[in-house]
Amino acid sequence: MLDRKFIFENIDAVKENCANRNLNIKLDSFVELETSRRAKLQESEELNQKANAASKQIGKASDDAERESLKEEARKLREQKGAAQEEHDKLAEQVLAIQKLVPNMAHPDAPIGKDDKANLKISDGKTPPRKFDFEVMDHLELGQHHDWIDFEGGARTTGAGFYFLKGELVLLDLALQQFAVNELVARGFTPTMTPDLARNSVLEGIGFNPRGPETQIYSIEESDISLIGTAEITLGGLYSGETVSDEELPIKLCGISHCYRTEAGAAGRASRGLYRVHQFTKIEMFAFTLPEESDKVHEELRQIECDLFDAIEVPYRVVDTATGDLGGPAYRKYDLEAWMPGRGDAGEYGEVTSTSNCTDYQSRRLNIRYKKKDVKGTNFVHTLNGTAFALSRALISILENHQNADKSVTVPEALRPYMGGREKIG
RNA sequence: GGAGAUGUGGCUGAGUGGUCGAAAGCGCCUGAUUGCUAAUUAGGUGUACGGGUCAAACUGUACCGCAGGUUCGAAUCCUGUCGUCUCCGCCA
Repeated sequence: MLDRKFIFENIDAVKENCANRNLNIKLDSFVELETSRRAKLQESEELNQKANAASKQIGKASDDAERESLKEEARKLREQKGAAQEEHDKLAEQVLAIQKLVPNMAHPDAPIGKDDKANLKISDGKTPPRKFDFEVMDHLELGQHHDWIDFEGGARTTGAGFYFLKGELVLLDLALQQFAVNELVARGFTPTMTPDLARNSVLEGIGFNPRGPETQIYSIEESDISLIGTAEITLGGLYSGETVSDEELPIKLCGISHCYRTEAGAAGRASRGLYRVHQFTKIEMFAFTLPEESDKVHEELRQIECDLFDAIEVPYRVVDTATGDLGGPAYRKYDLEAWMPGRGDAGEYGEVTSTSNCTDYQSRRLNIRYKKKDVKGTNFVHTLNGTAFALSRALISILENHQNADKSVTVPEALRPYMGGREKIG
């Protein structure tokens, strides 16, 4: 969330940002409520001060009569303080409710527009889309042909939208994971396997809402934990409440986890096969940085995503996400959209990765700070996340782009060392 | 899952309901001193949110895992919760 004081002092900029993001939030009442809250806080603190002073006298009182009268005075002051405090807390609650709704400010260079149509393409990958001299299959047809993907079995055992991965496709999946992890370790990331469940408070800190009709989150009954939708949740939670030294920054983690999403309300979206599923594996990048370094690290994450998809020879484009299409916590977001020749009528781009700079929006809620040596006080770190590979979609991009006329699939060279040197599957 | 113990500042570790934001030691910072690679010594050393100031000084409130409660007053008493440790059980 944004800083209360920042919103208060920059109300016009915040309003403009909400408008750019196509959000309607009642910010006028925020200013009123916050003004009264501050007044009440001061009132309550002053009364408390008087009460504290009176209480201190009681211990020093010389006789019982004096003690009793002091007690009475202190009791009255506490009562008044309690009343003021209660009013303050009510106001604070209302302020916080609005504060939580306010999205992060957007990067000044982020394209302004109300939805994804305003996203700005900024570059293409190294691999150009291929010209096929045979009729392409989509990943699901290929997968079913080779008995690599079994949605029927998934539905039978678990439910619609679940699947089994089998045979050589599993080997390809594992190769992708190992390749990505090795690349990230070489770039200074700490490989981190996280829990697949997290406390609801952590989900909320990252910006997910675990309950409610529109939630994307599976929650565990009679508990306050939920299945994670991304390792971003657990990796951010890992440092919640911590104050790190500036010398430790940047902290770069490579998360390996399963991701669970209900995909409520997603019916009807272009989502055949593995594109939109309830469970998938993801190799995730996460970074904690100094505020002045987050833009730089964001570019680095974007470059890594490009390098990975260049390495597996998949055509893609990079888009700078428009303000209206940014998630609440994101200050700026880049998506990689891979060319999926089997998608739609004649191939379509589909999102395969996403990297966001969330500045201090998440760290404020999670209370993750850094301290500079020899400087008084602490500040909030910046958090960033980016997908290395969401395995389900990475597999789609490989199957569809590297398919051959005989229905086999060529293994990208970069992955062969992780597949015993094998050049083809199927 | 059962039984018990425990949670204090960067660390170790005291703390009878009032004088405790908290002893002491270690660490760290600053100064002094001794010529020897360190010792001795004096002082300082938390965070957040306010007020104040050009900036400081100064000052208010809160914080002893977290959340409540009792009380004029809570690190100290009570309840809940989370974490840690030990023993038993079970188990990959």
